[in-house]
Amino acid sequence: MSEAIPSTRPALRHCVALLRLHLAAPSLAAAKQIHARALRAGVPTSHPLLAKHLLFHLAALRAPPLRYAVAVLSRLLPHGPLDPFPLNTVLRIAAGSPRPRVALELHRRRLALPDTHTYPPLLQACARLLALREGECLHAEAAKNGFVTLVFVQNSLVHLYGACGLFESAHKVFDEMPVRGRNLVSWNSMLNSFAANGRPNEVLTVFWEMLGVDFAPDGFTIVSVLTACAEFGALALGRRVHVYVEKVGLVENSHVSNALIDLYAKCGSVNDARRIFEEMGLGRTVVSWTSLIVGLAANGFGKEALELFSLMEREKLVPTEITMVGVLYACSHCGLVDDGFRYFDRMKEDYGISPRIEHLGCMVDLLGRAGRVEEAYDYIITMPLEPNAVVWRTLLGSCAMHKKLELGKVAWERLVELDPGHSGDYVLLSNLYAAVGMWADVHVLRKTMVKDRVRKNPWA
DNA sequence: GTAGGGTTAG
Repeated sequence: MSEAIPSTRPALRHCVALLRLHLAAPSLAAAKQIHARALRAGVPTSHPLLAKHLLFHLAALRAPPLRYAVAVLSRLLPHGPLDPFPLNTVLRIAAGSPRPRVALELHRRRLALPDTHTYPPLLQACARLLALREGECLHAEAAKNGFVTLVFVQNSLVHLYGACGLFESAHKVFDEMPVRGRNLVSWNSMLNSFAANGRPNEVLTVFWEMLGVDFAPDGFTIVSVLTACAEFGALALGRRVHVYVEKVGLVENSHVSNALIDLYAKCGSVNDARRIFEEMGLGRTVVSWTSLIVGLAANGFGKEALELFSLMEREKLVPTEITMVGVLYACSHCGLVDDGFRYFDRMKEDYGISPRIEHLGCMVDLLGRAGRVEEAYDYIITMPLEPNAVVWRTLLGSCAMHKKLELGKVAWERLVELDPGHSGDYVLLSNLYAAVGMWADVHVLRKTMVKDRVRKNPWA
């Protein structure tokens, strides 16, 4: 009597085999086609084996379709308790998607019991959202469920805390891992947490520790170490790392090359930065161009930075908002006020980049540096974003440069409200007083600074 | 079946 209904089993097996076969070169079109074929053969999407392999295939795509994945998952829900595997796969897809919060929302519905693969994608979602509170709750929950001793969970935690700026919490997780339980990703996540939060000392300490327990660095390691060297201005150490990079063949790694461009540019070795850029050839990315543009502008080669930008446009590369910061920065350091405004307009018109506070800060610098300090002030009070301390500091700098006492006092008042006790601001204001010959005020200011510093830190 | 990277105004 089973003759009347053809068995769907061979079709299911065939489709699963096809999905697995295409994993070598996954494609959305192939997945949809195989899915449709299964449906035609009478295998429903809710079949757990089909759904599992379909989701796994979707997760392997470069940009997995989140809605499709959630739709497949929802077909499984009416059929009894959900297996953790398909849910974890969708969590992973959601975590890496433009909407990481979907992962947290799915988790909140408690559709399946968590297992060893549940927390890494959830923690990744928190890291991308900078959702520290939710990440801490998941940390506690993973601990309660007994998953916090897993290296994958621990590495995700180190990354999460580092991404949220809590490098000390990251280090606490790392420190409590058994030394033998750490792998290369653990070390790299720890190094990156320190590097990304401006702790070059700690990066180098952990790096030596890592070499001491015989872990060979890879590209990720090198990027963090080079970032630390750049921040330190540790050119000699950076060069040694560069030699290592060439020795072990990491020169092909664009992230490493970009970190080298940045290192050399920050250390003033513009020719080395240029050479790395040249050697990258077709491996150059927008970040490589941007790093060199910013590096050239910062070292007084504004004209060349702008030429490089033109070349970049001719190569049809799309600048990012950071590229445009570099371009505007180059204009202000060369006194090219009109060009700066033209680039500012083109940024919106040609590339759809709406100005961020950094761009507006460049415009203030552009006007102020050129001596048009009153215009710079008008720009600040009418610009579409709330001026921050850096903007007022920029204005104070141009006031000192061009002896504008009244506006300088205005900027100083804003700075006292927004960022009190910033020692560099005392220097700028006292430069201004000195420039206009108000030596008595220079001395008063010096005493105030010492008093403020003592109040801020009684041990200093 | 799981985790990690580079460029930003003073």
